[in-house]
Amino acid sequence: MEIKEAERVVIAKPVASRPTCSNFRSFSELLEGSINGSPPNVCSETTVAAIRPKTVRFKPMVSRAPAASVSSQADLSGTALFSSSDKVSNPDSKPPVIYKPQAKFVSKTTVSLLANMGNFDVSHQQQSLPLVEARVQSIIQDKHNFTSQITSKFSQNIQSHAQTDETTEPSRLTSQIQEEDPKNLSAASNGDRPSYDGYNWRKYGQKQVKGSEYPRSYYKCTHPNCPVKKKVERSLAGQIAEIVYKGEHNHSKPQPPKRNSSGMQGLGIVSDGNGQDMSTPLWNNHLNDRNEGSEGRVEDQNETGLPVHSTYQGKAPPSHDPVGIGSINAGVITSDNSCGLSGECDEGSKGMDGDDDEPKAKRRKNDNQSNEAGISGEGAQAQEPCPLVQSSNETEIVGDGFRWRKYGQKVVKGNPYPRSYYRCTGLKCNVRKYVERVSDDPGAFITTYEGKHNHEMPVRGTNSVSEPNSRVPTTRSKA
DNA sequence: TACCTTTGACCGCGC
DNA sequence: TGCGCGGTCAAAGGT
Repeated sequence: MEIKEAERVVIAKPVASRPTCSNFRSFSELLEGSINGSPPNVCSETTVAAIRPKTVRFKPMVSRAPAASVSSQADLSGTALFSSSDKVSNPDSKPPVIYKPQAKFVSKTTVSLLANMGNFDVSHQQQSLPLVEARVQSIIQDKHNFTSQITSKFSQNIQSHAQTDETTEPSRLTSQIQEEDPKNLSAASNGDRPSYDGYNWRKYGQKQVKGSEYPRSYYKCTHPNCPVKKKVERSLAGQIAEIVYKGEHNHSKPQPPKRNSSGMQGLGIVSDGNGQDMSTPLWNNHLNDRNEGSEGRVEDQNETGLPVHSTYQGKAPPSHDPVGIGSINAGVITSDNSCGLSGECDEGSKGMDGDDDEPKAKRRKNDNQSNEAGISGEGAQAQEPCPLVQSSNETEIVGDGFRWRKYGQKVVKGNPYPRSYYRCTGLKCNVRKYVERVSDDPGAFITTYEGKHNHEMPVRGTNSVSEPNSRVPTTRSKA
């Protein structure tokens, strides 16, 4: 059981420390073996990131790559990362940020799945990242075929876990974050990119922010008259380092076509960080969208497992959003969500896959519609206040390379499925995560990580595996 | 052909 | 008052 769970869960492995360049490298190195291309640039280019040739536009690939690489590097170097970590550590100063550890290691099965999905790569890279959510979900999209089977398995496993367990807060963030990632979401049919959050976003700018290693992308909600904006910082891998929402949606989430839901589910969304599968329609949908175009991104994000911090400024999380709303509205919320939810992931993934993926985003149109299902992600949000039920069964799982002990579960508002809470068994390690099922699909789980590991991944059993390669390079398919 | 992404440049705010 | 930075605009390019 444990192993299975681990595998399932693993998707994202939390990293003990923020990746500095050095860390990152190590990580990358680790990954290299497994991962094909994701991590290449990392540290060396950190400087590059800072420097952008203004006059000359690089071809998308190039320009992006640099940015991505840079950003990633930067991330590694630490500014962004630190900031994120700091945020986490210092909620006071900033809105609470949740970091999700990325799963570095995954069971073979998961790996295979993920590989299909493509997300995992990121996780690997992300090692450094403190918190990572597995947004595998997005990944799933791509992988329908493989994943469907696998996911089903995972999902089952996960479900068992998830059902048993449940957690609260972090999930919100994660869910939200996931939503944000456009990548994951895949573009909405509209052309707008739907993000996991269920809204469509249009990127209107990108900029290298001082002090941030990652390039910051600016998105606007495409809904007419909707003032909501979000800023997304992605790490090298394309993982979302931080997401900040501004404003409040004055509309309900656009509903994506559901067709995917089934399909998505079938895909068996990969778990968030944990590798849990997210089958939720939303995710799926998004994923689908992305799959076509930006799958890579999502995957990346997930894979990278970079910690994502999502913060809401104001009420960004529209009341509509089940997910974000509750927590988010309160003020600024930072969530670690991995790509899964937010479109960000997409972006993040961009970095990873690069470049290729992004363009694809456009393509998404076709597929995207399915997104809404993704809502599940939203559902993830609900974290409320169900009393946490401590599970007598403490279960250790290693899926993400770390050992986790289940300490409780509860049903979060907005989500009929119970959320399972885990603590890292590492000595003095405060990292926690919770896994919750997002949709009817047993395979659809969202894993949210909180905190940073203060230790290396203790175990890499069979479970641990991170093959970057696993990520399936999304082939761009033009329509 | 249309739409979207990218990115340099501009504007406004804060220090 | 000036400088720096963040955020936004909008043209160019690509798909």
